[in-house]
Amino acid sequence: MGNITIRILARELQLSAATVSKALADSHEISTSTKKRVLEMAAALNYTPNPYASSLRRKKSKTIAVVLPEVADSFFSQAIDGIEAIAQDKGYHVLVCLTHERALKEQSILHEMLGGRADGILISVCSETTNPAAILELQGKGVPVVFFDRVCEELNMTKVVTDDRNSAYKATDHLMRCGCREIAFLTISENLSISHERIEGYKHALTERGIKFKKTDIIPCTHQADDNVRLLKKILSKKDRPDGIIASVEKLAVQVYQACRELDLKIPEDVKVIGFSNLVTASLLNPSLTTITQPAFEMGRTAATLLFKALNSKSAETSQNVLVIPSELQVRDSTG
Amino acid sequence: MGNITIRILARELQLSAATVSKALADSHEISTSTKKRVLEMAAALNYTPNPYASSLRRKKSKTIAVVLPEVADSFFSQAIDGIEAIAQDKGYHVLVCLTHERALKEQSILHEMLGGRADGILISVCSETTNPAAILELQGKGVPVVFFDRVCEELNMTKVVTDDRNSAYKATDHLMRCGCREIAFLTISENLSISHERIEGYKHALTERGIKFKKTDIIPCTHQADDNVRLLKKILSKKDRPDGIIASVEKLAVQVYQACRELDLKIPEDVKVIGFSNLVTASLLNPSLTTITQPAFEMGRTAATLLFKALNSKSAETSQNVLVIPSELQVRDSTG
DNA sequence: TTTATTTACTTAACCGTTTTCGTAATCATA
DNA sequence: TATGATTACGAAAACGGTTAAGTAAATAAA
Repeated sequence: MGNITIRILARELQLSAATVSKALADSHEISTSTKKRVLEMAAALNYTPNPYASSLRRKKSKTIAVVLPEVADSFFSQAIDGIEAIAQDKGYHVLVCLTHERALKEQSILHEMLGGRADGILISVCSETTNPAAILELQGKGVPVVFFDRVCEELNMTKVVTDDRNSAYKATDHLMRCGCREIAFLTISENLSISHERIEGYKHALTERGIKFKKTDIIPCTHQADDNVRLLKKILSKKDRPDGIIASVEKLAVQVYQACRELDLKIPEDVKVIGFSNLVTASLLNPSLTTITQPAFEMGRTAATLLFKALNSKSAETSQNVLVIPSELQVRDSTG
Repeated sequence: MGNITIRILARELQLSAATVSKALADSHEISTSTKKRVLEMAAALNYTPNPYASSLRRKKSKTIAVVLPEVADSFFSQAIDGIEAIAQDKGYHVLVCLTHERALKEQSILHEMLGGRADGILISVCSETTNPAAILELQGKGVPVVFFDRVCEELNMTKVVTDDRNSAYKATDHLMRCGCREIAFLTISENLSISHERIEGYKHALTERGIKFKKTDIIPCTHQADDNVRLLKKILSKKDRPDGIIASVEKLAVQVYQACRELDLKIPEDVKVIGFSNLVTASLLNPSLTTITQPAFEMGRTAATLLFKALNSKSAETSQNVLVIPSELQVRDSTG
């Protein structure tokens, strides 16, 4: 059975499609009595407008795309919840596009977006180097793009971030106050904005206390959990092993715990650990994990709000807006 | 600047739009030399087809919708990763629609889908009673629907579930082997398929050992974490408090830990805990949490695969397929 | 050589909504 | 009463890609 279209609805009502369309849009051109008739018939026939016909004609899709590495991560999943809350409120749909940390995949997703599939883009870039060309082109075509968390530093565009540098500073400072002198910094990528910022904060805290920064204390990790655990075990087995560890992303903190467990190292006695993390279980871990907790939900909400602001102002709004929402240091037992 | 369309591309190449369209689709009607010219020009002009024009004409959107309660939950986020992996492989997009456990929201999302926004639907129903009418109507209009995890029991449609009943049986049996005699079962909703199944398994294990099932041992919880913690503290403060707890969803297990911590109750000495959970941190909790671990990623993959199978077979495929992927009992310290 | 077939395109209709531009009819104004 | 506004609707042209049907030229078959 063919779906019921606006014309079928119109024929049933002895009206033109134009009138029905306007009635459904509550146009002032249509009499209240006709509007009522139309609404009733639409409900009776269970009419649902074809969104693609509408999108084609109006040149807007009522859809935003969220481009990010993965969803199975507390930060990202909470951010999506925040984004979706705003989008739903505005009557928009959310297309979730995962890059799996692959630059190539990110490229192709962004390129596709040129076709107008989404009216606006929220993006947290992948850990392989992101080519800004596609993003600039989108912006050029009038598709607003808002970054959240992992941004393109070289682009002057709207961004929602947390105070990464200061947070890392606070984390490092906290570890030093707890007596650490050899602090390893775990990272998943050297060319990620959040890595740069966090490493800067880390360096700053070190030098401020007269400890000189050693490049070898920055430990580049992978996206393979078992590889990381192996690497961490190797590092933690050396006799000049670190007495403090900063995990710059959630998964790495978990992997430090696993490595310590396998080596029978005691946290915080043997090594103190702090993680950038939004784990709801942080306080329930053994030992409870000291965290830099990011305002994930709020960052999602804010990024979405800024995107809708850009969508509503005609111009492709290159308003250089960097919004910083602070993270929180939550001291727990893993830093003794 | 207007976007470049297939007609602009055609004009540039001195061809008709039809030829360009066919060339891009690698049609046999077009000579290889022309195809090459078209591809080159398309790349040069950075042409991206308008997906909505295509969807309108072809009556398919290359999009699937995932309808679920939330994403900030290990099970759901891992399932989405599985779904997305398959969808990306098939060149499909994933629309994530959150019901926030509200039946009304679920209804309106499903109703919208009648317009053809998605070619197929994957759904894990919300904890308020789901009205199957909308789902049946979708199926009736030829939009395949596949359930995963939380299904509509009364509908004979394709479903991907885990062995909920047997898992709950194993969990209960395990607690009893550990000496528990008063086992509380925490649930978020009485009218959810997974609740029914899990409660059945729980009952079965009890009666098998000659312990009679008490309705008061089924504890209905809410979606408000603080309410639940308060309730749990009340229950755990009674002198005839349970000596074993089964948390039928992930969040509840975390809340049991919180309540015990606030009451200074020792797990597993004072109360043993087992949770249906996909937390990566389960083994790192204090104490490590015994879990029924669901194959979330695999369930997502499987559900998506079945959906695509239905999409490819013309008929609206009401193949009554119930696929059961077993969960795993992982014994850890919380059941001592 | 004539006819049939294949090749490589083009024309035009179509998908379902929206929107511009009319146009009758009604009402108010001078 | 003639003129201008207003109200309530309709006709038709978009939007951009796809596809059925058609066609001229080249090739094959009779």
